Parts: sequence; C-alpha cells; structure tokens
Amino acid sequence: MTSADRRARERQNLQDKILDAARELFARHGYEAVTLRKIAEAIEYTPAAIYGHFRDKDELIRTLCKRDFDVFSAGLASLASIADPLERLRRLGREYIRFAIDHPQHYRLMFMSPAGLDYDADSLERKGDPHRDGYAFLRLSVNQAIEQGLLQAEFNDADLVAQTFWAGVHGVASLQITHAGDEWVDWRSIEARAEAMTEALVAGMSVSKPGARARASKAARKDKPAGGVSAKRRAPRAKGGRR
Amino acid sequence: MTSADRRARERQNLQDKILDAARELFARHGYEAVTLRKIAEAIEYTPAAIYGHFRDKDELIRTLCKRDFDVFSAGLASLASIADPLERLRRLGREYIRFAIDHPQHYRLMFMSPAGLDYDADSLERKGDPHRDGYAFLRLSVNQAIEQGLLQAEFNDADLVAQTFWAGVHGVASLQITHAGDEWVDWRSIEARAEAMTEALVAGMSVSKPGARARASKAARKDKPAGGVSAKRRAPRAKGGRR
DNA sequence: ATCTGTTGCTGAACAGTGTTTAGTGAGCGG
DNA sequence: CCGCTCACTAAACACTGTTCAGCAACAGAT
Repeated sequence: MTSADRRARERQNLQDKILDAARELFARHGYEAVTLRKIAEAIEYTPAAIYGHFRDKDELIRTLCKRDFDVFSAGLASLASIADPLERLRRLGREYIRFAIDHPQHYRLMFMSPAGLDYDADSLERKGDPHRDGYAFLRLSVNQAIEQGLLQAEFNDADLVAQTFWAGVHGVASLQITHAGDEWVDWRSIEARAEAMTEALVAGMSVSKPGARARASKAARKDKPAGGVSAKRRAPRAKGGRR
Repeated sequence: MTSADRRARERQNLQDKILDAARELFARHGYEAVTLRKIAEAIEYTPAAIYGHFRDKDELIRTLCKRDFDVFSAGLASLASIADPLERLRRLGREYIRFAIDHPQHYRLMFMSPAGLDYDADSLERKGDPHRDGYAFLRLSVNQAIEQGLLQAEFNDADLVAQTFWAGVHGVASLQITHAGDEWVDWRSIEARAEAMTEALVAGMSVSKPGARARASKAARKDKPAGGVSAKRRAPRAKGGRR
C-alpha cells in the first residue's frame, strides 16, 4: 500500500507544518495572537483546511503544548538519580522554574489558565507513574523524605507537603512570567528568588538545623540586577494594548 | 448650577450602572464573558454608549477591579495593629489568599494576566506607603522582623524575603484558582495549604526553633475534604469549551 | 478505460467580537 | 426663539472561530 502510506505521510507533513507555524506564533506572542487565518497564510492554505487536522483551535494549541511539555516531564525523571530526597527537591524546584521561564507561553496556558490541562486517556494512563507524572515524582520524593525522618513531625502528609512545594515554585515562576519588569517592585533576580523559595521551604519543613547549609547564604546575597533570564523588559499585551 | 449638577449626576449614575452590569458578568464568568453588547443589553443602552464613559473594554474592567481591590488593600492595613512581625506575616498571608479565593476573577486579572496592573498617576502616588500599598506593607513587616533579629542571618534582604513570601501565597492562591477541583491531584483543603505555606516559609526563614509553635501541627493535620471555599467543582471554560 | 466513492481542500458564508463614525434629538444658555 | 453642546443611536468596519456546499484529484473495482 504505497499510495495509502504516501497519503498518510503527506497528511502528517501538513499537520506538522500547521503545528510549526502555530508554535512560531504562539511562543512569540501567546495564545490570543495565534489566529487560524495567520496560520493558514503561513502554510499557504485556507483556514478551513486546518479543521481537517484539528477539531478546533483549542485542540491545536493544546497538542502543541502537550508535545513540548512531555520533554520537560521526561527531563524531570532524570533527577531520580539524586539520592538525598531534600537535595532532589531543591533541584526539582529549580528545574521546574527554569522550564517555566524558558517557555512562558506554554507554562501560562498549562498552569495559569482555566482548564489548561486536559485529562485524556493518554494522560490518565500515565498518572501516578513517577517517571512520567511530574506530581507523582514530587510526591514520591516528599514521601522518601518523610520515611527517612528528614521532615518535622508536623509535615507528615506527603500530599500537603508536595502541594505546598509546588505552590511555592509555581508562585515564583508565575510571578516572574506575569510581572517581570514591573517597576512597582524592586525585583531580585529570578535565580535568587528561586533559590530563596526552595531553601526556605526545605528549611521550614525539614529537621535540619537552620543555617547549616552553606547554600542558604548564597541565596540571600543581594544581587540587585532584576529581571534576569529574559531579555525583553515587558511582555507585550495580548490584545494589542490600549491606545 | 442645578442643571449641570444633575447632568453630572446622571452621567455618574449611568457609569455606575455600566460598572454594576459588568461586575455581575465579570465576577460570574470572567473577562472573556463580559461583552459590550451584553452589558448594553443589561442597562438597556446601545454598545456604543459605553464608549462615552470608558475608553475601551479594558479600561472598564480595570476600573472595576481597581475599585474592588482598594477595599482589600485598605483592609490589609488593619493588620498593622499586630505587634509581632512574624505573626503579622502569617495573618497577611492568610488574608491575601482569602481575598484571592473570594474574588478569583479580580485576582486573575490583576495578578495572573500580562500587564494586569497599570500604574497611573493615582497608583504611583501611593506607592511605598504601607497603609495603601500592599507590597510596601509586606516589606515593612519583613524589615521589622529583620531588625528585631527574628530572621536567620542569611535572610537579611527585605525585598528578597518579601518577594519570596509573596510568591508563596500567590502560588497557593493561583493554583487554587486555576486547578481547584482537578482530579489529577488529591488536593488538601485550601485552608490547610494556606496554613502550611505561611508556616513553612516563616519557619524556614526565622530563627525560632522548628516545632515550637502549636499552630504548625494544626496546619499539617490531614483533612481530606479537598476543594473547600468554592462550591463549583470545575471552573467553566472561558471560550465555551469544546463540543 | 470507465464508473464510483473517498479524501482534502476551497470559497463563501455565519455569528460573534471590539470599535468607529455620521447623524439625531433633547435640553440648555443666551 | 436660536444655536449649541452633549449623549446617545444606527450602522457600519475589521476581525475573530467555525461551518458547509461543492469541487477536483485520486483510489479501487468493474
């Protein structure tokens, strides 16, 4: 069946072209800037042609994000080689924030928008597997910390601790994405904030003596140059701003 | 000038009617659901009439949010009566999260959207005043904690500590707003998460012995009923969802 | 080689959106 | 009573996402 194969291949090729064109627009200007007509123009097809490959715009963007996000999830699992649960948590937090800063539009859609995540059969199948489910991996690490007696007695609920840790790094990441460059606050560098958050949370929940870690002092040093990471000072408005 | 007064009053009345109609739609269904035509229908005017009172839709919603938000900022200042800086920080965190949960759409627009805050002359004028600038109040509290020797030596940068604390509570709040009711995670109650975050951060940065506070154990207790606060299990999709 | 059906795309439309503009009409000051 | 300002309307414009009838190319079967 060479002809059927070719048809399928051509179909796949166009789908990839659509996704590539959409990724270009999306990563640069965000969800709202991705227009079916703009995509169509970029790939030299008619807007309606896209509906042969995706049910609607939402599915298109979501496919895009999930594809890029899987790379990140798999990367997290590489931290499993770190023996010390607490150190693993610290690294986990840093990697998480890094991904968010490197892919702000993806992160915004997945974790800062209503129903950003959808739970299809494929996703639900991997739920709970620490190698492919980020939250499960985090929870597992917390659980090991608890079992090894590294956390205070009050923090014996792995889910609560995991959710708190997640909230902490999510707060740092999302605040950076949304308000980087805001002149209202004299922002410290994103690295310093990431470090301070992970250190404070680990220190606050673990039994280790405060101040014992040399790393903690590094995080608290004043390094005034704010912004960091991203070059652009201010994210462009989604709709085109006010006139 | 009774007639001119009356004109101004009538003008103000209509503006309030617009804002009230918009608030109703916005608070219930979010930014995207607020349509100028829907507002116009509610107040029995033509869509174009709104442009006589607001430059564009953005300014309308922003006026709405700022007005409601000022009430919150003023409420924060009432916490100034708490003498102990650490205790004040804990209360600050809880109040912050409470406002976010009670006004999710407002919070989403102001703190989870690009350029949610705009810095007009009125806003900039009050910047730095702890009584009217939430961040300044937070920073002041942190500063007092540092000056009273309540924090570890590493956490001597008031801005970094304030930003970390803010990120923590923002993370708890925004995760709740975006993912409340998600079945992926076995969520603890929002109260428990708020408590765990504030406790962990304060404990992680302060010199006080871990476990000394009775409150900490209360926060870590397992209370499985997740969701809390909000009645609706799942936030409606902004655009109307997939079919 | 011709018929038949499927597949993949186009062109045009529909129902929405925010926004602009010309025109209208009521009420005011002189 | 005149003119003028102001607030509003009706209608359009440009832009969305999405649908649908039709068409042309191709596949397999006759």
